[in-house]
Amino acid sequence: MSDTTEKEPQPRRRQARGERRIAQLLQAAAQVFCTTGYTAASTNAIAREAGVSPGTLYQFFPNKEAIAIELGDRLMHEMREAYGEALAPVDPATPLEEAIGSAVDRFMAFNTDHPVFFALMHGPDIPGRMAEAHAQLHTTVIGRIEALLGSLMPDATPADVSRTAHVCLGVYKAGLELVLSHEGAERAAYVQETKDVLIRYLEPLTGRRVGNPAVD
Amino acid sequence: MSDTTEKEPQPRRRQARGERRIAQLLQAAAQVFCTTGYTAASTNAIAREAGVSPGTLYQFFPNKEAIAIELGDRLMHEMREAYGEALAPVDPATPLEEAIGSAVDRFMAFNTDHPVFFALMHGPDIPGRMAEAHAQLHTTVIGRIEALLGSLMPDATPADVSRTAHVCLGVYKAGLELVLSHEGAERAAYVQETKDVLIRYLEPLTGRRVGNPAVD
Amino acid sequence: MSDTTEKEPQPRRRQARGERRIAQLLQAAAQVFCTTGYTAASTNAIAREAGVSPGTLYQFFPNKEAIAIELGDRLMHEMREAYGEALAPVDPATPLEEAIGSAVDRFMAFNTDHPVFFALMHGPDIPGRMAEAHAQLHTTVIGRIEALLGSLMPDATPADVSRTAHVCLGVYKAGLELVLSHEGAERAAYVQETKDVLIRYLEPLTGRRVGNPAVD
Amino acid sequence: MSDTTEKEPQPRRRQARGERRIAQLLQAAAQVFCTTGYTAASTNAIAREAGVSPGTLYQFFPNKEAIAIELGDRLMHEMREAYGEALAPVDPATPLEEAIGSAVDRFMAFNTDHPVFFALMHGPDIPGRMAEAHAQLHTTVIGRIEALLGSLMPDATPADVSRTAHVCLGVYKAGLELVLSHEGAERAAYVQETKDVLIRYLEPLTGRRVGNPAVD
DNA sequence: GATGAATGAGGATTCATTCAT
DNA sequence: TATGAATGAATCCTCATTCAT
Repeated sequence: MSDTTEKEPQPRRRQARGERRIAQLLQAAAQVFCTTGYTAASTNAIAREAGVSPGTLYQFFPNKEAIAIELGDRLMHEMREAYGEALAPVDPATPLEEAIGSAVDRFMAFNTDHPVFFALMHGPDIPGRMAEAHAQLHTTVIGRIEALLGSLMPDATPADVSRTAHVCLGVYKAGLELVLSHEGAERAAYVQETKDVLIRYLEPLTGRRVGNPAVD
Repeated sequence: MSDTTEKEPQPRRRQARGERRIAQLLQAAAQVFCTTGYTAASTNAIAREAGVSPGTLYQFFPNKEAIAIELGDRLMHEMREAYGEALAPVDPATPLEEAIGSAVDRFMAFNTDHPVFFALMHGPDIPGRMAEAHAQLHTTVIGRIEALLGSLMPDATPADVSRTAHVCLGVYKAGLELVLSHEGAERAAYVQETKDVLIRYLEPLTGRRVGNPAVD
Repeated sequence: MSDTTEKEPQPRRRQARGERRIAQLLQAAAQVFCTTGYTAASTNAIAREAGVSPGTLYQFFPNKEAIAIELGDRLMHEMREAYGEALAPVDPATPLEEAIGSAVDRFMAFNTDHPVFFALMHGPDIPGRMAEAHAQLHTTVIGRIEALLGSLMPDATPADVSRTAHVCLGVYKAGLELVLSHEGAERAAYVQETKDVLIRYLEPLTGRRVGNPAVD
Repeated sequence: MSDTTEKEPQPRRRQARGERRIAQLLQAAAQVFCTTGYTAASTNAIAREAGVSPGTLYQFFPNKEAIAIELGDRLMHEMREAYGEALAPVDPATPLEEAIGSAVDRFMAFNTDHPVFFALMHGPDIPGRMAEAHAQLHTTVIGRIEALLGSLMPDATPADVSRTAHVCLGVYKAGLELVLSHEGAERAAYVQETKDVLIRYLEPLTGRRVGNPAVD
């Protein structure tokens, strides 16, 4: 269902090229961010990677941060499209193990396919000082996790839910870093470890027992 | 927060002066790394912070990375001196909860007192591409954790132990980031969460139950 | 005895070279400002003209404006040193013609020797929007003229004196522009015209008549 | 004039539209020149201000300078249309005071209504090096003033007349700058001062006396 | 050993101008 | 014509590093 050939005679023919350039630039930026990190990435390097002149880059983005923001936005969008359900509140009937396992699998798959995501989450190298792009991504993701947890921790205060969400995200990012830096069986093993950490962490919080209909 | 009134009345050996300079520079570097992050830190800024000229800095360190390496080394050394026992193999009789709790407390205390440590662990912003300083620190720390875990997982393969160590470090770093970015009660809460994550993660691996001599 | 901080009045040996460089850079800046105007002058061009690298320029000046400011300051200083009397309140006994004639001669001489002065007065091309350097110069000069006029217009309000000062400066600058763009006899003629304009303008304001002790 | 259905190889329609575009662009250019000055004005900014694309601008003007030239031309034209008489040789019977007063009033009014004029006269920031547009404007204006003065200084040499014209223009520009940078009563006061300067300057040159049916 | 000067490549960004559609 | 994309040199400025004193 691509829009390459037939009918689109209407509003902007000009922007077709522009759209393409933007995509191209974002892809190049992703590449460069992954390779050198956000802080060290230079706009000239991005332009070079995209095979265009610096001026062209600035025709579409006012600065480096804007590139990261747009990249993050698109990533979030794509994620939502592809794995929307993974972010939806979980059916309480679903065993925790399964819920987490599938969520981690999905996110890991996405992050493995889009390693920039990690580079952006990682942030601009300044601990505690998150810039726009990063902050935006972070806020969105945390929100999603909070929503998820909300259905698992019905009795917890919002502050607790938020804290738990932050811990989960932190654990996930830590796991992701390990996953991304390994391959094959070892990578799979790290995926499993990440799941285990999360499952065991959340299990008591939810008042459920894995594989046990137990109560407290 | 630099030199206020420093008057050494005694004649020092040249080494002594050099040592003082180095300490001065490292302290300045720590400050700057924390403030701006490693990537964005400039050697000129470090020299300025130390109150010396750029030339002087390069008299003691061949480049920026060397500063980070030396800083990491000293940090490790200091850590070992101060909390050596926390890194020593644990008495199997110690309950896991207690062992982890005390280790996390010690490390968190150290990292809170020396925020550079985190900045260095965080690495030069290049995911997957750890530079010297980082790699060295990392290797040392991982080694320590492996040693620790070794006594807790006597039946595991080295690969498993190593993997578990990496996961623990990752979890710890994630927790540390959260701890450092909060204060007061919230910070304490995050410390506790970090412990919980680790405890619950390691508990089944060790074949023990917290406070329970029971077995699976 | 080593060189621990002794606050003896010789804090700079190093700065000898630096001082020279600064003078060199200011001279180059003067040259470039004259040639291309302040707005169009580039710091790289100034550095090139001075025969140094851009970095060197920025070791001494934080930006282009600072160069202009320092240049203006030095110019004012030099002017005061060389022609201080021309700026001092005039002996009321001095005939207006003579007072103005000598003041214009002195200033014209100075401005002819230091054409940058004009370029700086001319300002950054944006009417009404004077930047630091310009504003500073302007304020100082206006102040001088007001002082001069004060003794010639004892009965005028400060607002009138200020207005008259602005007009005089404007006339002088206009004359200077013409003087600088001509040479030889024509230049001399323009100097004379400038004097004439000012004399005739100020004459009735002072309640005196040139060469006439006569009527009102 | 704005018809559509026509099959001429050279329809006037084009011209009409082109004229409108040009006017649009010139107006935008005027706005931008006034706001940022000629040197700092960017063609992209002009195009944006005019609501067209950069390419369109270059369809009508080969470069930035050409815009300024055309703007100057139109301004001169408009001026001539509106205040033609002010530029015409003066009836020798007219008292100088009145002649100058009315001329200054007219020009000031025009310049106040069209502040670009000043921005253009001010020139491209390069003292002594007037670019095309500026030079053209300047030459035209000087010519007018020479014509004016011709009738007032019948006995002077052309060189003298030219010199006087330049001085008058300089004085006028200086006055204009002051006028434009003030408002209300103060502005009016500066207008009067400008007149006074010119009147007193020209009075003896013309061999007439203000308010006097003078003698030659 | 210490200093401050010097370097020059590189970074982000802008802009007059041209080109393809 | 009009458009918006494209260019690339030029702008200001920074920084790791080296040099002369």
